[in-house]
Amino acid sequence: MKKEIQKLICQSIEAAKLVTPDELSDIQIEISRTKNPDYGQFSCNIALRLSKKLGLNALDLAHQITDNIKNQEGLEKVEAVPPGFINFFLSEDMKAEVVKQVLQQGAKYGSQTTQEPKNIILEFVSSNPTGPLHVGHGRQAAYGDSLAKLLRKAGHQVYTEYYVNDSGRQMNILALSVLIKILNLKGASLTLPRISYQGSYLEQIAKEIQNSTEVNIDNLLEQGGLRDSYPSCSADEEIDKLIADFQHQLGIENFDRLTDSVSSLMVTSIKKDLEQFGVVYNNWFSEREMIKKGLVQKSIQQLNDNNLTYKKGGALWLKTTNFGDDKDRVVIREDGRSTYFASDIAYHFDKRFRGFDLLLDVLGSDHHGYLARLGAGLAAMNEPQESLEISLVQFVSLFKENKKVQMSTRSGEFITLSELCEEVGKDAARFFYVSRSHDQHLDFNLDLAKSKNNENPVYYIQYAHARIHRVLEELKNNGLTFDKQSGIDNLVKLSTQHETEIITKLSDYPSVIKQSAKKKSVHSLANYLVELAQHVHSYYNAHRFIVDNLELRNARLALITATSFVINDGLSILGVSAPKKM
RNA sequence: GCGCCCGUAGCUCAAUUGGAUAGAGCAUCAGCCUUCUAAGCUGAGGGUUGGAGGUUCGAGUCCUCCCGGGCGCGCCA
Repeated sequence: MKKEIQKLICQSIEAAKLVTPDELSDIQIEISRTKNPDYGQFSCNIALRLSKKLGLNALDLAHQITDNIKNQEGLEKVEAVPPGFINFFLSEDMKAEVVKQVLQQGAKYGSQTTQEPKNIILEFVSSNPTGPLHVGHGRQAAYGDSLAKLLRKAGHQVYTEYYVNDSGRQMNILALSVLIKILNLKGASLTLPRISYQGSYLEQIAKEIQNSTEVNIDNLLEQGGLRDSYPSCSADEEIDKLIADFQHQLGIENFDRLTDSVSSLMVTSIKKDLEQFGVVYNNWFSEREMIKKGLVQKSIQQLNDNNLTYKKGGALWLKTTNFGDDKDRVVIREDGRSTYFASDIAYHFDKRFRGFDLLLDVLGSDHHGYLARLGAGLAAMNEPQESLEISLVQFVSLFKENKKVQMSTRSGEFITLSELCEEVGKDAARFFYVSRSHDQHLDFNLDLAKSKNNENPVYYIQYAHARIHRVLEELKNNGLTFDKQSGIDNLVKLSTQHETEIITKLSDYPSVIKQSAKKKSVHSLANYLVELAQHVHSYYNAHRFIVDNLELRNARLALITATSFVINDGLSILGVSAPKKM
């Protein structure tokens, strides 16, 4: 419809000879939906935009344009109003057309076919497997998964991936923490070092691993002489010394096998939590395997070959400042180990190598410095910097009894995602997470979400869906059937204010998909669904659907059936179920 | 100090990227179940959009400066 109106305006401007054809093709004619029905359904601000350029009064200009718009099928009237808007009023049969479309297209209604479908790889959560996911990760999971679905609906190809950071010092610290717990289970009295991981999950892993035949721990106890601290060292030095001790005493291969086991148990558990949350990835990408394949080395070689590295202070630096970064970055440390950043370059280069044209990363807001750095890294690998896009998700603050809950992975004091799922349910949690703009801080009120009350908007939407299905059920119980064709044929009979509003709302769905995909703002869809549900409830209270008049009945049933399709589709993008009964 | 994000009703947040009268939910108040689910509906009150300038037909949205908050600024991950 928008396109047709655009065309009308275009033709009219041409007919009035206001501008030359060349100028006309440069002008972007924006058609927008109106908020207020007094202004019709669509409006155009072209007269306001052109008035200065043409030196004409905007309202006069608007009149000139409308004068040249002939009676057009589907339009009831076209109006020019101060200060210069042009408003379009759709005719009744045109309005009802959308209901027919929804019924015919079903789940495909609202799907976009973009002119340039992108082949996108979407990376999200990618939390280090050093502990269970907590409520902060939950937001990224909910946002990322919904974003993937939304972008697909908008016509893109989306491949989702979790980058498993299963290499490096953090994993060794985790292995050490678990090892100490295992030794505790076997009777040794060792305590966790100052900066090791904490939390009950360590004991669970310890229990699962303690009898593993792959890692022989018993002779460690027989050896004796185990120590768990270096009081005179800093906490950082201490833990590195302890890791070195145990690597020596256990044998490096044994220690690595332990790390492997711990890591894979952690990943399995994270995967399970996410599945429970309705989030399933196309792929899990292991950093360790990437390193084993030599991809990091290869990337560094490439950077060297491009003459973009230099040695300083024993380390190898990458000239990221050549590509807009604040400062150069280290890729190989003085001690010869490659940095996290080096892995990231290799990983993102690999994404390009696999053929994706847009690398979309969902990261916590504390990573905002990464765009410049990673983009520079890609550029240094001869890849376009613009192929990387980062969506930052702001923090979640958890509130319990009106007090902010402090959380820290290290101290082991956090509420996990799976605990949240158990307590408030997947649907409520997922909806709550995406109902706010991702670049806005989110206050998650646990008590509110926990208490099974009706304050959660997700119930409001689900209830609207369930009510519609209850009506259809009732129809059957009364021995009646819904005649879809008759409904479509009689859509013109839907002329109450409630019906007009709900129809208009349904017609917004495709552009909501398009816009929120473009802006990557999943919350717009969530808001839309609340508004749609609002209309359903008002309609439900104001009118009966199962009425004696057969034609009106079918028309109304057609409308609510179409509405339930859209609610169902929208909720599925958000990863929320649409129950038929509540 | 430098960089990024943000400040909207008592609280939590929207606002079709510059559009017309700034909207929802919760909370408060007043109504609505003999009829398809009251997890619902109808109505009321509640605002100098942190502040001050500027840009233009038009600003919550853009530019500058203040005030206030969050997060970054490692050979950590």
